[in-house]
This record gives sequence, C-alpha cells and structure tokens, in this order.
Amino acid sequence: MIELRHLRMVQALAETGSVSAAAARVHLTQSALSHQLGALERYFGLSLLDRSRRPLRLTPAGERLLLAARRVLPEVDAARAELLRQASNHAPESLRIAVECHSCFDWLMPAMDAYRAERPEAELDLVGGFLPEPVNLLLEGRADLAVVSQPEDRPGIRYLPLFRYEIVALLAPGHPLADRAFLTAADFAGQTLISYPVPDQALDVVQRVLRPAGVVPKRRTAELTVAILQLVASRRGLAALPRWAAQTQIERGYVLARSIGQEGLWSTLYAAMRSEEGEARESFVSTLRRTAFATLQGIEQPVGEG
Amino acid sequence: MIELRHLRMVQALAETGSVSAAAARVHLTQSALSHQLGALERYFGLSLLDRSRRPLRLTPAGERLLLAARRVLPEVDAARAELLRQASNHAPESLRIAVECHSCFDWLMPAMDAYRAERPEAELDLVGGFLPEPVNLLLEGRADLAVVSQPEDRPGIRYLPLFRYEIVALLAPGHPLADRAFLTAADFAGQTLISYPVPDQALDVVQRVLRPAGVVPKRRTAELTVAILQLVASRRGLAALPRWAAQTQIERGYVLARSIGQEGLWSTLYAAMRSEEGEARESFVSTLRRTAFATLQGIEQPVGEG
DNA sequence: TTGTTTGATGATCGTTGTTCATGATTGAAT
DNA sequence: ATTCAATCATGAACAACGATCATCAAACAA
Repeated sequence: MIELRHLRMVQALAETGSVSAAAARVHLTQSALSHQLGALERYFGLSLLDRSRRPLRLTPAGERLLLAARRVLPEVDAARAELLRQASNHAPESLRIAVECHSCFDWLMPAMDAYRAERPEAELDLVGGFLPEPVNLLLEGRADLAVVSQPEDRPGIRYLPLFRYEIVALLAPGHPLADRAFLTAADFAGQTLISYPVPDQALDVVQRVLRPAGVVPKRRTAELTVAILQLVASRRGLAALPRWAAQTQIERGYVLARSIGQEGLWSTLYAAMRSEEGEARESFVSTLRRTAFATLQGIEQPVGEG
Repeated sequence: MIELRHLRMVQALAETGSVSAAAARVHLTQSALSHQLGALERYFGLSLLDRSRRPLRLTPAGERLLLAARRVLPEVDAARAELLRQASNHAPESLRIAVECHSCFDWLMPAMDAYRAERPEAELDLVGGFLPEPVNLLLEGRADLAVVSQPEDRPGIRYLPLFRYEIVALLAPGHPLADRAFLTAADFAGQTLISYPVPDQALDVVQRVLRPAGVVPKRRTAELTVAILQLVASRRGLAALPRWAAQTQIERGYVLARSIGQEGLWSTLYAAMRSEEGEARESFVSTLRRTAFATLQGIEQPVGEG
C-alpha cells in the first residue's frame, strides 16, 4: 500500500535525480531508499524510475505519484504544524525536568521562567537532586525531560541537541600554567582536579582527555559552582567547567580560563525525552534553546539534526 | 509522526462515533485502534477524542486531522487507482498459474482466454501437473498465482476469495440413496468414494464430513472429471465434486446430485499470490471472478473481504 | 584498464503494529 | 442500588516491517 514515506521518497527522487541524494534528503541510507523503491515497484508491478540515464527520471507512474505527493504532503505537514501549535497551547499539565549537569541551573532557571511566561498554566518542576542516571527517570515516568551531556542511545529515548559549548580549564591568576595558550592532558598531571561530586565517567575532561592520556590527577569535589571557583582561586587546584558556567568570574579576573587542547574541548548538551511523546515537548525545547543563546556566551549551534 | 493509517482512523472515528465500530471499518481489532489512537494522542500530547459522552466526538485537534484526512485520502486513493490501471496495461510479462483443484480447468481456460483478449501481450502459463503444494511454487518463484481451496495462512502469501460453491454427492440414477433429499456422513459408509488421486486431507468431503463422523469409505481414483462421472454412472460408487464441475452431466440425467448435509457442503476457492506483489495481480483476479460467475452455475459471492 | 561513484541485494537487527487476554468504565435495565 | 451488557483501555507477547550494515554489480570518468 502507498504510504506517506513513499510520497516523500518520490518527491526526493524527483528533486535530486539520484537515489543516494534522495536518501540523504529524507534522512535514510541509500540502501533503505533503494529497498523502499524496489518494494513499491514490485507491489504495483510497475517501474517508477527510469534508470537508463542520469540524472534519474521518474516514469509516468512515478510522475503520477509525484503529483499525489505535491498535493498530499503540504496538507499533512500543515495538519501536523497545527496540531503542534494546539499542543503548545494545551501545555503539558506538568513538565518535570531532571538535570544531570550541575552547572545547568544557571541558565535553566531563566529558561523555565521564560516558558512560564509564555504558558502560565504550565506546571514546571525540577526533580530530585543530581541523580546518576536521569534518563532512567524518564523511563520510569518520574520525569518528562532531562538535560544531559552524553546521549547514550537507549531505546524509547530521543535526544534533541541544545547547544555546543567549550569546557575550559580554570586556574588561579598567577598559576604556573597561566602563561600557556592552551593546556594539554600532561599539564594536569600532578595537579588537583576540582569537580562536582560525580563519578569519573561523568566528567568530559576525564573521559575524553585525561583517561586517554593515562593522566590521573588528584580529585577534590565541591557541590556548587561558586565553591569550585573559590577553591580554584585559592590555588587548591584546577577545574574544568563550561566556559559559560564561570563567565562572570572569568570576566572579573577572579579565575583564568584556558582552552583544553589546541581546538578546545567542546561538548554538546541534549534534551532527552521519551520518544513516544514525540513532538509534544518540542516547544519547551525551543524555549530552552532560545534562552540559552540569549543568556550564555560562547555557545554554538549544534551540528547535525534538522 | 502522522501516517495515512492515522487519517483513516480519524475518519472512521468521526463517521462511526465509536472505537469498536471504527476499528471494524478499517479492518482492525478494537484493541489495535485504541492503541493507535492512544499513541497518536501521546505523540502530540493532545486529546483527539472527547470520550465524555456517546457517541464519541472528535476534539478540535481531531477535527483538524479529519480535515486533512478528507483532503488527503481521496488523493492517495486516486493515485493508487491510477497506478493499478497503469499496471494492468503494462501487463505482467508472464503470469504463471498453478492449480490445485482438478476440476478447475473447466472454467480457468475461458478465464485465461478472456484475460488474453483484454491484454494480448500478457503471457499466461499453467505450471506443472497437479503439485501437492501449489503455494510453495509461489514462494519458490516458479508460479505467480495459484488457485486453491484451503487457504493455510503462510507468511508472504495473500489470498483473494474467488467464489463459494457447493460440493455435491454424485450418484447413479436409481442408486439406493437416490430418494434422499440430502446425504449424511453415515450414508457414505460401505460405499466407494471415487475421487481424484489426491491425499485424504485435500478432499473437503473427507476432511469436513467423513473424518469427523469416523466414516472411512473405500476409495477409488480417476484423473479426469469425466472419468469419475463415468464410474459413478456405472455404479462403481459415489463421488463428491463441485456442482459446477458436473453441471452438464447432472442436467442430462447422466448422474444425480444430492446435497451433503442439510445445508449442503460449501467451500470457497481462493487465488493465492505473493503478498509482496500487492495489487499487481488484482486485475487478473477480477477477470477470474467475472468469468467464473459468467461460466459457472450455482456459485455465490464469497463472504467477507472487501 | 583502473578507480570511483552509484544503485542493488541479502542478512540481520530493532522497532512498531497487531492481537490476545483481561481489566476498567460507562450506561441501561431491573 | 445492583447487575448486566457494551465499550474502551491496557499489558504482554508475537509477528511483520523498516532500516542498517556489508557487499556486490554496474556505470561512468580518467
């Protein structure tokens, strides 16, 4: 039977004149689209694509489908858009947010305020303290949205990227490493790393820089961002935090920021949600993005994901 | 994401005002439709159906979808119809037909002639003799269509019902049982059953009447329908054949026909095909139906299946 | 020819949709 | 109220389908 995906496929084929390109256009592999096309052709016992010359052209049967696609797809998209709009008015009765990232409160609060302003009836909540696996809370139904930095793809969970940010090394003014343009893993050897009280694998610096280089610095922890910065300033060690988390203290010269590695250490923050809830959370996520870019400095658009 | 099935569901819901009725209308169980509805509602975080009073009514969001459905579905159906039409012109280069039913040749030949007249370029073939499992030929790609009387649902095979027919007992004029209005299983005891040379389970009389009653008559076989009728007429035993297979001999009084059981023993003939080929064979099947009803007497429309 | 790009195909895996079995609700009738 | 019937919802299990991976075959350019 004809499905919407077939119409999208035909449209993509017509516009690109190539199976591979069409596949990319509908976010599928070339193989998937080829199978899809083959199945539809076999189903009707018709050829839809004239493969004899490049660029590929649709056969009359293909053209007929293209016509249907042009009439149908805008209609479906419009309905979808309207439903999303209605959904955002209806506002989820409760939106419980779990946060893994310790420094995220700084921008999450303004974001929540902004959302509350748009939809006063929305009931926003922050759940629990810092739970080790916020994604589990989603699956258990104890939270509706989680902000995480390492998307491990679990079934039933969808991730929407929020923004890319740089994790910088923070050190006290006058620190021996202060003259470096950027720090390397080796520079951390013998230093004390001051961080939130979380396991190693939750820290990007450790995971992506120090452990690969075999560097295991001493660790010291503090709950609050300001406490960490205070320890750094009083020369108890180095910290590695998102640049925006320490922005004001950096500007005041209270601490110094240095990139980690020549390119800097970049990470991406994601909003995680139950995938069954589809696009219901989309409007909150866009508020999240908007306020993040308005509030934080030095963050960038995430790559990929339309 | 919105799918065509969702649009069909909404339309059915709007027109029936009931989940169960809508489910039946789209050939699904009530459970399936309820799940489908629930998933769509969760996806958008919207209620589509006002369940507070009967008959059920669509919410505004549901109405919006209904609007899309009314615009989209006719368009899709039209495209599908046009593709089917084109497919029937393009005619399958070869249509190889396997027949399980021995007496089927009588009406299959006129059907094939009729189809050939419509589409001269179609290449029709009858495959092999009477193979035990014609459906296997389909899966092996050695045939494209099979005519069978007992649809065993195998994956990848689709059955389209052709017609219902009565299997009658045939006996010689003046036979001791000739005065009965209809025969029962017990009447077969001690008689010789004359049939095609096929295993027991392929004979509907044995399968559905005699075996359940524990009656095991003597068996005698003949290859051709006329040979069986000749044996019956010369008092070598009874036969049980489709009424239409012996129609002319019955009319001439060469043999007598009696119903089996009070209601008669009815069976249905099906066209079997690879389901991946979808509707490509549909036009031939409709020719099959048409000529069968034109050629054969005493057959009926099959129940179910739109 | 060789190398490169593009499309096709088979196997496999995960997701999704459907059904079955059952529980919860609703409305009507006693 | 209580019971009964009808209707809808839900959880578990299964089957089917769609997508991907890993190749292979074919077309085109150098």
